[in-house]
Amino acid sequence: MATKQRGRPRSFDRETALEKALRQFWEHGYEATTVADLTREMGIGAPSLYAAFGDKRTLFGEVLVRYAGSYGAFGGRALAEEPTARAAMERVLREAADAFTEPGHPHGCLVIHAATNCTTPEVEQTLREQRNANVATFASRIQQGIDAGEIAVDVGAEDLARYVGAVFQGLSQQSRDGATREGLQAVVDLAMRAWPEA
Amino acid sequence: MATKQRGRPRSFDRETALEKALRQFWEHGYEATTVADLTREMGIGAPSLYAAFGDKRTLFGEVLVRYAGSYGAFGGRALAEEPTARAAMERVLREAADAFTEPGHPHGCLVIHAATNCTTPEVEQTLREQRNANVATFASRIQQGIDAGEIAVDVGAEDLARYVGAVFQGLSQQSRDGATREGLQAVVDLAMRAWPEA
DNA sequence: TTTTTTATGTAGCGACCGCTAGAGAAAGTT
DNA sequence: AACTTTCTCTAGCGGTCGCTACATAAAAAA
Repeated sequence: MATKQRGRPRSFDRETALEKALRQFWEHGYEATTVADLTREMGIGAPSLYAAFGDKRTLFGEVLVRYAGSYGAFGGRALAEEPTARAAMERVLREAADAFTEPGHPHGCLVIHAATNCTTPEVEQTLREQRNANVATFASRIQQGIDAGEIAVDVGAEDLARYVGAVFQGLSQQSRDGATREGLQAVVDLAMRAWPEA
Repeated sequence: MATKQRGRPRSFDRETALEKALRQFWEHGYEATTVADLTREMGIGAPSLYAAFGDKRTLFGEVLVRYAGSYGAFGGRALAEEPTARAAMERVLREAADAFTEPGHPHGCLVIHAATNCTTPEVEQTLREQRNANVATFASRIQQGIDAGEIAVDVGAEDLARYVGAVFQGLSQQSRDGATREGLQAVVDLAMRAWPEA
C-alpha cells in the first residue's frame, strides 16, 4: 500500500479540516453552520470541501463518527471499565459534567445540540434567559422550603433547582425523542427519590 | 371604549392565527418555521401577517407570551398552590411529563425546543437515533447490574436508563445555558441519590 | 517534454429566505 | 354618493443558501 497518489496533492490536512468542521457544527448546530462558515474555518474553498467530503450532510456524518471516537467516547469507556452499573452511570454523569463545561471547545453534547440552530442571537438569548428564569423560580420556591425547615440545610436551593431543571429539560428532550407518558412518569418517580429528607 | 374601527376590518381572527403560529414554532422551532409556513397555516397572506404582528421575531415574542399563559402555565400554578417545596417540584415534574406527551399538540417544551431547528429530516432522525441508542446502552449495562443482583429488582433497567439519560441531556442543556462545572457536579451529586439500593 | 490525473480558485447557478411596494377591496364617515 | 382609512392580493425585491461548471495549477506517469 501507501502508493503515491497520481494527481495534484491536497493542499490541506484532511483530519485538521474535519476537526475544524466538527467544532463549527458543535458550536452552531447543523443547519446554522453554513458552507461558507465551514470553508472559512477550514481554510479551503468550497470545491475542495465537496471534493474531499462529499456534500454538507456527508461531512456532518463524518463529524458524528469523529465525535463518537473522541469527545464522545467517555461514555463507552465508563460502561466498559466500571465494575458495577451504579459506578458506570455515576462516572458517565461525572465525566459528562466535566466534559460539557471543559474550556477550549463548545459546551454540551454535539449529538444533543447539533439539532439546535439559532441564527438569531436575540431569540437564542431570550429563550436561554427564559429557561434560566424558570430555574430561578424553582430555586426561590425551594429556598422558601429550606427557610421553613422542610429540607436538610446541607442541600443548596440553587443546586436542587438546577437538578429539577435538568430533569425537566431531560423530560422535554425525551418526549421529543419518542418517550411515552408512562416512561416519563417513571423518570419522575426516580427523580423524586433524590429529594433530601427534612 | 369598543369604538368601531374605521377602515376595512381584518378578515381573520387574530387569536386563532396566533395559536396557529404558536403550533408551528412549537413543532418546527423558530428558524425552521418560515414565513411561508406561517402564512399557509394561518390562512393569510404575508402582508396581513406583517400588518397584524410586525415581523417574524415580534410574532415569536407574542407566541412566547401566549405559551407562558397557556401550555406553559402549569409550572407557576404548581409553585403557587402546593404547600411544600417538595410537593411543588414533584407536581411540576409530574405535570411536565403529562404535558410533554399530551396528544393534540407538539411534544416537549416550546421554550426548550424553539431553538431546535432541523430542516433536514435525515439529520434530525440520525441524531435522535443516536441519543436513543445511548440510552439503550445505559439500559443494557444496568440490566447486567440487575442480573448480577446489584440493584433492587423493583426498578426497571429501561426506566433507570431513561432517568440517567434525562439527567445527561439536562446537564448538556444547562452547560449551554451557562452552568458551571461545580453547578453540574452538584446536579450529579443529587441525581445519584436516586439510585436504588441493592 | 508531453500526457494524464487530481486539486484549487473564480464566479455564479437556481432555490429559498424574510420582507415590502403598490394597486385594489371593504369598511366607516361625511 | 364621495372620501378616508385600513386590510388584502399579486408580484417581486435584495440577500443568502447549498452546490457546481470551468479554467487553471501541480503532481505522477509515459
